Amino acid sequence: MSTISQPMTKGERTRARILVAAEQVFADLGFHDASIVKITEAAGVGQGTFYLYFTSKIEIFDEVVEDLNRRVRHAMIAASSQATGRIEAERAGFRAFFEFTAEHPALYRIVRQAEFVSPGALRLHYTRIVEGYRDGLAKAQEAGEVGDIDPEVAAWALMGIGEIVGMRWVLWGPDVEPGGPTSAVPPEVFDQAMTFIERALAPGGTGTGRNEGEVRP
Amino acid sequence: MSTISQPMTKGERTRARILVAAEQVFADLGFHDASIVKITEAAGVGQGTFYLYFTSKIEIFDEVVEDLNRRVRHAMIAASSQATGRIEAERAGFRAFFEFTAEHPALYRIVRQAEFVSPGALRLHYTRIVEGYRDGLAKAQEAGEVGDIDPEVAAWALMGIGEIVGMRWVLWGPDVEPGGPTSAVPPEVFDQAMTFIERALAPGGTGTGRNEGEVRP
Amino acid sequence: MSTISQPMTKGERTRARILVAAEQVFADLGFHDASIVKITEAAGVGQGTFYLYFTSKIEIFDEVVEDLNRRVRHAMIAASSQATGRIEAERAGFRAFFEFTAEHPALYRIVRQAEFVSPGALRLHYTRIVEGYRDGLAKAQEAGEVGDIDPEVAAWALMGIGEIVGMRWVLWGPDVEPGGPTSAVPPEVFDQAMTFIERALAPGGTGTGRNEGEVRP
Amino acid sequence: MSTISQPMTKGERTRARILVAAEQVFADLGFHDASIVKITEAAGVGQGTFYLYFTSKIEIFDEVVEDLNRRVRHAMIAASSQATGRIEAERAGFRAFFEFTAEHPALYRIVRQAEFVSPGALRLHYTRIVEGYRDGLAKAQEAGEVGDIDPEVAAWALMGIGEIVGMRWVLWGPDVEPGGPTSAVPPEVFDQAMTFIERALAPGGTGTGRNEGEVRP
DNA sequence: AATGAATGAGAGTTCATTCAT
DNA sequence: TATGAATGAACTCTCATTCAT
Repeated sequence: MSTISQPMTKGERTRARILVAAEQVFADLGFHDASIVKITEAAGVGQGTFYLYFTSKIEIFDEVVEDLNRRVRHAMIAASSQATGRIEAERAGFRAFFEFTAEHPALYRIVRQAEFVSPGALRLHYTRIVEGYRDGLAKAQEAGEVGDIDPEVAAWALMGIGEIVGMRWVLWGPDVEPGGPTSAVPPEVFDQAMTFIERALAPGGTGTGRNEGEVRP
Repeated sequence: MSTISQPMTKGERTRARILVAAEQVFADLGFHDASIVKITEAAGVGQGTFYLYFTSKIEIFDEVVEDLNRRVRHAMIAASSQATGRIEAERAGFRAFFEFTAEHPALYRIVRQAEFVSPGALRLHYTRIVEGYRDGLAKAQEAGEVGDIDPEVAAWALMGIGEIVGMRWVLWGPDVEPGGPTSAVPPEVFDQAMTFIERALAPGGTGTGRNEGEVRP
Repeated sequence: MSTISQPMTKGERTRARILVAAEQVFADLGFHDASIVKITEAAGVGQGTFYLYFTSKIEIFDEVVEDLNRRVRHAMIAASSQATGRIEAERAGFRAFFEFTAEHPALYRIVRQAEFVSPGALRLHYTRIVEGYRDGLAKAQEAGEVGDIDPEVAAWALMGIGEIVGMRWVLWGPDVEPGGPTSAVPPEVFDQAMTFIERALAPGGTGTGRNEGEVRP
Repeated sequence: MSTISQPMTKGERTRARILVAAEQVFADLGFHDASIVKITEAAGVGQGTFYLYFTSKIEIFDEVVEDLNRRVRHAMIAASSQATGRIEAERAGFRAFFEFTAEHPALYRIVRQAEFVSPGALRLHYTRIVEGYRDGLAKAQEAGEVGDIDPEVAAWALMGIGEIVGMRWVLWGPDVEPGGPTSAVPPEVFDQAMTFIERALAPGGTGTGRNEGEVRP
């Protein structure tokens, strides 16, 4: 699990600086208003230097998306693996997701742009996270901890909940004021969202769930 | 309930043609790659004509978003109101949502762009739909048909599920191939998603769900 | 001298309204920022109506210039002809010039634009006024009231003085503040300008004037 | 007095080329008909290059006006300072003014546009030249070489004479034919104009001039 | 490895003019 | 006589990308 980090060469450091600057500029301005000039200025390098390390604006965008994706999954896995019990792991992973996005609002803002900029990057991003959910759910299901539901669909549902709640509470803040400051998901919202999810996944239901709720004397 | 539609004047017809063309072009190309030239060509009018009816590219974008929002909510309400029983109404509304987006993939593609293009339009879109969910859930809760959960959070969860499932199955099609043709949500996916939702909302659980899951004697 | 004015037809009234509106809009906005739409709106007529009476934007500009020129010359002649004595007539004419431009700052603003818009109109404007000066000076010279100087050159000098003093004090106001309100030429400035002119024109000098001033023991 | 001129960098040369081209194009076509495309074509550079050195069309216009103003004042001061005697200096300065405008008809054509394009530049241009006249007149007055007249008003009168005579004879040529070739002010016209001015400024008259003129016993 | 001057296609927008009504 | 919807050429300005240094 541990990676031995070699000392970076000068070139690698320059490249890394550009990548970090790009994430920031993309997050602040969006893909289209982020210009190469702004990115290179933020990175403190010359314009031409950009093309020494990246072949195009789209390429660096893809790389930023990939980098964010890697980091959010890492955070989720790390949080999950420290928890005891599957449900706890699930909660921890979800919380890590929100925390990550609260610290890196770029995630939402960048990802949502990707639809037209780089559909492939967008799909890869979602698919990778969903695969994590799906595999976890499938395992939990085998252990009887999750009810009878298609793990794929359930995993996408989780993804959707995570994304929209993040957008609503992290990006928009407590009030739906445009340009409001980003903040964390309030604890009571997090709890309610988890309740929603846990009820949906709770074992015991084998039918549609529609009638079940009512038949529980 | 029926509205008498006056015959359109020539100007109104031109305006409508531009609006329809814009929806199509925005959906195909995204906001930034959609140019006024492309929109007016698609509408079969001159460039200058555009500015007779809209003051800017962003204005027509807002109007397209608003128009789609009005139509999707109309479709959902219409479907809901024909159903018997609250749960049926809920299912019907959700199905209408997917059907609408299958026929108007523009909805997703356009709305997701709005984050940077017109944040106000984006929020209005989500908020309006969520308000519909929330009010319906609150009413159902009073009637004892929905469990003890914050209707606001639950409504956003529904919105997230609807959006991501729509994106995944309507826009991407059965396979996650970029550029694949849009299609409807497969029935089994729809059923699974509804099961997920209905379990989450089912009455009977008054706790967090967390403890319930653990109470497996 | 008196013209019997026929009652205007409806068309003539419309035309006149457009002309008045054009003078105002040209004066406020300049030739290029004055659009046909703005002129017709100010006149309270439709866009197309404009082309019923004028063939182009330049044509109406020429007509506005010609109209102003006619009116300023009329005012100058009227003032001159009421004065007793040539010098008094000259002063009265000059004063009328400043008064007209104080009331119609459009004169300056429009005329100075004409250089590129309609050189012919510009030359006609200056030439007509200068001819008036020149003929008056020539007559006064014959009467021994004006010194030995070429009336043509002197007339142009008068024109230049009138224009620049008008620009400086009428358009810019007492202080050289951009956008200051137009005002009349202050009496002391008018007196000084007239003194300048009257000394220049005073009879008695037959040489260059250069030495004369000094040789007057 | 001599300035060591550093060799220009490549960028400075490009900028200078654009500035020269702009002066020419503005002079030929006027501000509004001068497009960035025409300017950059005349300069032999790409369109985008323009915006590397100037932020807008109006900015380069201001710079052209300022540049011309600096050069004409320089020419006038240089000519004046080589003359012996105040009156000679005055004549030399005026002659330099006409010579400059004969060689750079752009001066008139550009300056007269500025009223609507850049009022600030226009005022600066006139004010700077007038200040030179005024200070010279005030000094000459103290030395008893100029009569009792407000130097400010007299300076503006000189400015007006210089401008209109320049326009009439330099821009329009000997005949008042539109589009005629520019030429120098004919010597006899120059002499007459100087006579006019020198009489106006000659010492000896302390009254208004009005009474003097009348005192012809 | 690094630079930044240079490019030109393409963007959104304006407006004098026409013409069917 | 009067209208105003429609046009499209032309405008100013931006920016991803190249390349000589």
